[in-house]
Amino acid sequence: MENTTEQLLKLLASSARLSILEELREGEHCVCHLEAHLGMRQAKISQHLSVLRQAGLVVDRRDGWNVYYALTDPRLLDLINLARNMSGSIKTDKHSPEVDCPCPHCAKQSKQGEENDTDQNPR
Amino acid sequence: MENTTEQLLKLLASSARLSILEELREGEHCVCHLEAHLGMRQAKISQHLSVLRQAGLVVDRRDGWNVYYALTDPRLLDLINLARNMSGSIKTDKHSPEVDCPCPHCAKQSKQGEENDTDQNPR
DNA sequence: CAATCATATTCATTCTTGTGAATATGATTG
DNA sequence: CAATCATATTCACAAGAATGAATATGATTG
Repeated sequence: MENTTEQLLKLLASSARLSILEELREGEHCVCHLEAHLGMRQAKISQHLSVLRQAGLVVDRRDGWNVYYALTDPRLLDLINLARNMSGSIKTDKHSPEVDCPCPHCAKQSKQGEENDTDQNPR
Repeated sequence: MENTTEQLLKLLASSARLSILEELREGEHCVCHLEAHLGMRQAKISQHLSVLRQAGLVVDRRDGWNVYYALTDPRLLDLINLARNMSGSIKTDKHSPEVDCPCPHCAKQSKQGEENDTDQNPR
């Protein structure tokens, strides 16, 4: 008790959660989007989102079938950026390989028709 | 591999290490100083310093009996401050209760003669 | 309401980390 | 060189976190 700073940093000290949070940089995304773009299993993503949600770092919004997640505090990105800079590797962008996500939000953007391989990190 | 940002955040995600790093805010301190001021056991402090040293976050300098540690990158404090602010509890100062440390550096400062209770967190 | 979809939860297991206890090291002093 | 001091290391263990597998939930469609 008392040291919430430790808790916050613990939440960020995970490459899985870092990538999720950074994927939400530009705005909300559904779980299937994260699944497709980050190449992580659905359960894994959902578990991490659950943790982040309970900590109040993200909020969820249901829209039909999809649940969209968004950052609650933009300073999170400042924190992450600072950490990235300090750790020497300023990979500001990276991520987001050529995959597409079936959700309505993304449908318009990625229409170059690649095959849909959901599970990039199997077994 | 590759995600050094995660490593950096993992290093910071520890209340013990956070307090050590923040104690070094104003400049170098010896292990016995940290021991006295943070109320942590010597071995524990040394173990954490070892980790921080290997990661390059602190440097050590031997001077006679004492080994003095200092931060290598002041941005660490920015990062920690940002995290502290975000986590709601802006305890900028706190720490440093009325204890004194026998090392030459501190000898001059704390001379109000309190009893020297080194082990505040026994057993 | 049955089927289907996106997402969430539970469980079990493995991996990692923090810590105390004990002991080692290496500099310093007489 | 023996004693003493500050600090470091090793070991063992307990507690926690991450993950896959399986399954549950709850909205949607026909």
